[in-house]
Amino acid sequence: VTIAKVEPLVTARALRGPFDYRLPESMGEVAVGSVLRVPFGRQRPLLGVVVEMAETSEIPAERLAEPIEALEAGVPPELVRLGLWVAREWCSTPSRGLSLVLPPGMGRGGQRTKAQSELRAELTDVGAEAAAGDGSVPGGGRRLGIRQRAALRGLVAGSRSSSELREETGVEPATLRKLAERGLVSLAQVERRRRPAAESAGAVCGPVELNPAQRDAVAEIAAAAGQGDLGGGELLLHGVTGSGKTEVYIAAAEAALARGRGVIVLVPEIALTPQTVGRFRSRLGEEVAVLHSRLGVGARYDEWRRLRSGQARVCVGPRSAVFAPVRDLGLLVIDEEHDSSYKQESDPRYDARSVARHRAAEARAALVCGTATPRPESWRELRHIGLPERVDSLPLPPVELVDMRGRVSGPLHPDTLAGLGDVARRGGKAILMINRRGFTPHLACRSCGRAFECPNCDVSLVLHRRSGAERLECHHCGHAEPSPRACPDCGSVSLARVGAGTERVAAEVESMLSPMPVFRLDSDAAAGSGAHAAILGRFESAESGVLVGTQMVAKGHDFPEVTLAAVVDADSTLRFPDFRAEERTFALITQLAGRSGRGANGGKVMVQTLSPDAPSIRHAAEHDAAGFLEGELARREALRYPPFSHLIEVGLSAPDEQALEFAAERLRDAVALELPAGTELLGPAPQFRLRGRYRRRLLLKAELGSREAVVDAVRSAVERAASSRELAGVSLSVDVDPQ
DNA sequence: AGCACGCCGACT
DNA sequence: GTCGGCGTGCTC
Repeated sequence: VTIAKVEPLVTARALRGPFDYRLPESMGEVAVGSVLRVPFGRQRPLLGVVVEMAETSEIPAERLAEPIEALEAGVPPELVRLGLWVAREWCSTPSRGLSLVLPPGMGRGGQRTKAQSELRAELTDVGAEAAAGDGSVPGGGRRLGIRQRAALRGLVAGSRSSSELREETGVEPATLRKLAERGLVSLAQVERRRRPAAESAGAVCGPVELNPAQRDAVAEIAAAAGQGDLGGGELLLHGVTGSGKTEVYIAAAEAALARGRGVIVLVPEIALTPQTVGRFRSRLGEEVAVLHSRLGVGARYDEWRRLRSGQARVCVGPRSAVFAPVRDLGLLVIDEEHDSSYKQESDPRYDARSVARHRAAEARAALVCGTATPRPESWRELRHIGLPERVDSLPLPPVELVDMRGRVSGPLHPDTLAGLGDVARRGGKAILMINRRGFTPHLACRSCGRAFECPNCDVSLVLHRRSGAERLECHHCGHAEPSPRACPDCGSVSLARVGAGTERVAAEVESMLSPMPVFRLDSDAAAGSGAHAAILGRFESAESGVLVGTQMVAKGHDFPEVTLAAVVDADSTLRFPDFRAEERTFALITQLAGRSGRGANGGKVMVQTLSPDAPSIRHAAEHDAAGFLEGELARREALRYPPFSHLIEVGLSAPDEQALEFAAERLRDAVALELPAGTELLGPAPQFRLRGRYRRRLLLKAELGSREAVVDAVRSAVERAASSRELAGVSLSVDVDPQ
């Protein structure tokens, strides 16, 4: 085999690979998945991934170039296939798909992370004897010097790296080499592992006795995993909050490891779920590798290599961990499968849940999707197993709907205030969720009605109070300006602060319940590493208090003293113009409800809403996921929405509106040419301007059987448009089954 | 995407 | 006469 077919790592859509390279004998082992530095045209050399090996090439031999070098780490062949599959499935480019499966720290041009090695020393048998002695050397020779003796003593407790030994005893590597010459220590150049910082403390826990429902679930998963030739099994683990899903995952992971197979556990953003990670770590130990963006590149690279080499066989991480190089995958868990963070919102707009299904099927691994609030898609397509009760056998808290119709002032209803007052009087804790950051979402002039908008995006600026000063901020592009004292149009100083966000609710609650402490948790307050955990920690250790925040407050923690959880504005998600609004509202209320009443004092939930009859709110109040899902599926079927159809969205954006409009219409026409019958094509519809870029969207609604044909039509239209220069300056991305 | 080649207007 | 505008084509 002398030809490597290489996909160069470039962002361009117009580039049509793969490209053939001749492998010189001197190059060493190159195989599918190898990462090569290759000359490419007149540009400076690029990195590329070998996607195929061949004996011959269509290109005449004299035109073939040779790679410059092969990098230290390559990708397993099945991940090359997975990356290319993602690229096709979401109409991206091979290069962008392959980037997903590369070792961390390998960008396009050059920067690449490498393994680090260190000198490790260990006592030999003779050395151990010498260390115990008085300075003479068994078998004769010169007496040991003072530094040599210090070195031997430092190694009595076990092997040390040369830098550790220098720190502990002040001994230099030269001394070690001398000792090695004399046969008293053995030296080896070993790969040094950069370790991820220890995950949240307090998560350490021993093995737990499973209840019967959990044991059944583990058995079902094992049976699914045993289906081998049937392609592994796919299961939905529907467990109410607190029902012990994590213990089921851990037991299933142990079973997979016992069969000699690897495990991937996907979790929503790591920052929000440190406990889950900590529990896997403390129970499965060194077998667990953690991959996430908060890790330094060095540590991430080393964790990746531990998986690649088989030293670690379990990977816990966010959506990108679905591409982890776990060997012989036997179990793939998606925790909180309803969570929106599984969807990537930039170019290969992949859905880690779909990728997981594909990967599990290819690897003949069992797939387990766990959640308290299944998505309608999963409910319909996967076999369910249930964990209907909390491990502590406490009932789910009652949910009280607070009708906000007819109310005009203030974000909090008197009933909610009374509930908070109760908590304050009894010295308990409460959680308030308001799905909006900032003080107020709008600022408007009372005399002329002027609104304050972002100069780069078509959105209203949000009023913030940062350390006393008021500022207007854009939540999309980061634009910020001081809050005006007067209207720049009419000069009026009467500016209305419209609506309420976390800052305002926190301020009101604080003044109302003083001296009860109020903690605010949103992405502003939680900015910076560890700040999120620090806020939760303060709330936890406080005698009593109120936690006010965005949806973050509904996730990944467990405070037994909380007796009231309230949703300030359930309609804010419900009114969202999207067919998933009901599903999201149901999930949010249910998740929040899971935070209340986890202790001996019981608890309740209050939901402020203008639409107490909406199915999502009604069913959430009754803790009735099955009822909600049946109704929601019926509605989706009637409207021909997923999972009874497929949506494909093509987004275009450009700084120049004319060029964008032209490109969008040409693309629409090109797509329309090849569509199967029964496909609806809508748009191009304008969307709000973002970061100075105008945007258009095409939407396709495909019948269930014609998804592939429609994706093919879109892909070929996009590829043709990209290779002609019609799309210059216009960037586009395709979203299949958007969330 | 880069990067160079190539063919036309305004400068020393 | 040359410097440089960006249209066009190519990358194994």
